[in-house]
Amino acid sequence: MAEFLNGWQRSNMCAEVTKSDVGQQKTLMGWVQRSRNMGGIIFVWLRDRSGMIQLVFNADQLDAETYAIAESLRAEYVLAVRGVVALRDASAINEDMQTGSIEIIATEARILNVAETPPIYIEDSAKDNEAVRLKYRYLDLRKPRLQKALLMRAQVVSAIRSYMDSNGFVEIETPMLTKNTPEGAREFLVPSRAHPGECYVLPQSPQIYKQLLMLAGMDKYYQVARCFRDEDSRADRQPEFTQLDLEMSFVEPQNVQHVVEGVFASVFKQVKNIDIPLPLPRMTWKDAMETYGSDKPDTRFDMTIHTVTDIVAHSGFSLFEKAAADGQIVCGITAKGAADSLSRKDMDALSEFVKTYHVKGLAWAAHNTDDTVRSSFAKFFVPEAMSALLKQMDAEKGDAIFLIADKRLTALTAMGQLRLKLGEQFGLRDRDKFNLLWITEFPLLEWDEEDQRYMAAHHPFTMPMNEDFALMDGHPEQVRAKSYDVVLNGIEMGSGSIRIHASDLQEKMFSLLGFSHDEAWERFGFLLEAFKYGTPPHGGFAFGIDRLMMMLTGSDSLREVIAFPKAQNASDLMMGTPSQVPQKQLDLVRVRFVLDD
RNA sequence: GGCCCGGUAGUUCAGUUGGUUAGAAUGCCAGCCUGUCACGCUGGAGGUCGAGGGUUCGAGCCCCUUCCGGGUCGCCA
Repeated sequence: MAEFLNGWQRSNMCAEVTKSDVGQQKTLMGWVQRSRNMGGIIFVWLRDRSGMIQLVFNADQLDAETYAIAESLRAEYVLAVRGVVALRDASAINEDMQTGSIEIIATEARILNVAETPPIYIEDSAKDNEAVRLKYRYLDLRKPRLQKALLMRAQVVSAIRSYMDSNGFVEIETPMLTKNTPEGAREFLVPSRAHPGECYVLPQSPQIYKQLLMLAGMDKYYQVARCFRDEDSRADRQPEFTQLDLEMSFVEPQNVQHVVEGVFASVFKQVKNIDIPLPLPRMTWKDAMETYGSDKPDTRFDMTIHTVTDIVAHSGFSLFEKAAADGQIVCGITAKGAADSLSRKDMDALSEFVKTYHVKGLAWAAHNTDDTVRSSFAKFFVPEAMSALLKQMDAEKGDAIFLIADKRLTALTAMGQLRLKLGEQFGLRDRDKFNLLWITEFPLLEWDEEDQRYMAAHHPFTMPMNEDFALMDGHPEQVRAKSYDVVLNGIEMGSGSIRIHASDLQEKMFSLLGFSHDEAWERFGFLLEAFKYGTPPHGGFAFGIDRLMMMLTGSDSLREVIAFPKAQNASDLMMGTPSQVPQKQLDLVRVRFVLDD
């Protein structure tokens, strides 16, 4: 049934045909979006990457054979058509169609291939199940929305490359077959045939290589790098993803930040024609946590967090008083004008919601516009404490307030999540607004309860802030790092830092993380040794291109901006990966699986 | 590893307290229709109710196990 081109040459993409082509002969090729047979005249929408155009097959003007071809067309048939561009009658113009004022009066047609009825609709508005979409990804990708996303992605990567190239950066590829790195994410393993019993790992980032490139004198490096992490997925996390990775020599944080800002501004200008005001705002990690309850604050709306521990310490409410006495905090937010619209049921739901984040509960009060007050805790409060609280939280008639008492970061984090949820609920998260900012001065280390040791908050190559050097021995948890994240609308776009370039300091860092001198040398001897041969001060950054695309396209999931994404459990539903491999292949790499049951 | 939501026609979904032959829309197939644009009209086909087990006279519905998809907590330097 399938035909060959036999000399037909496509003259245009479908949506490239315009009014100025009226009267011209065209040869178009594409897929049948839909056909409407009126009994004597048949309208067909032909679709390709550029868009759609209407074809007209008129029984009166065509030989029987050609008309029969038109009658036999079904959705997703691959069609080649020759015809003349014609203006539509004023009454027949389709305003919703880019090519809606013209059409192709078909003279010849050839079915290049037939298609079975597709299991999903090739329409942006289709609400197909994710599993069906992923299984038939090649059909899903025919949807204009996904095609646009991939085209925009190519544009973004192109804008990034051109910015980096013109600013003296050199694109260098680093290996995919590499070595495991300390801390960090679980890695995908690649058993070696030539080295039985040994594995490569796929990189979770080119971190060490790019630092070695600085050591090698490459000065400014970048790479559009594929990275792999064997961790559970989320809507904004895939097991493999792409980042812009960059590193620079002889720099302080502001030098790196300047470049990163330039890249973002260039991308937004070229792709969305949006001017991002530079420099981007800076916020310290401490401020972000205290004000927004997050190290990636969504600054598109206020509803900021108030710490009210002192005010409620003697409020009469024993739960708050006890928290204050135990060194915990009480913090809250005020939802302006939200009192009337939040029912008791809503409050209970919000209370359940915050418990997800490991706080015990949510105290709330709603001052309705009719002056009645509903509250989960007001009855325990002495009146003066209540008015002081409302004043501190800038709460007035019509507002609802929410309070959480718990350990400092736990309470702030839960409150931050509640803030986002309320922001979503009240439509404060404007999709057309792009708020980029820097978060700086992250803690260098975090105490890990489970392992009873310090973990690197960023990674173990991060330079401490000069003024905190002295704290490294006595109070490592108070040391701030020369690290910085870019945050966009509440999503972490990327992070970077100035790196440790001195061998002895790197060793000290490893020892703080609990590696013995011997362990550190055994695993990273090559790096510690390399640092001895004249390492320049250096630093860099990496940001996720997939997440940036998610924001640029206004998508809720990475699956909308990656051509062939994985499902939540990291499988590929189309190809059926991961999958078993023949025993012969396993034998070659000397691998045997030991499965439970 | 935990929690939440979901799985019924090709697709998206409804399905009451457990009760006759499991419905709708859309898609598909056939016929009619010469300006449609979500074309319309008439007719038709289409179901392992994710899978397995159990309770019951009787299960799409209740119970157990399990698989799959989504969201999320942990995790993700």
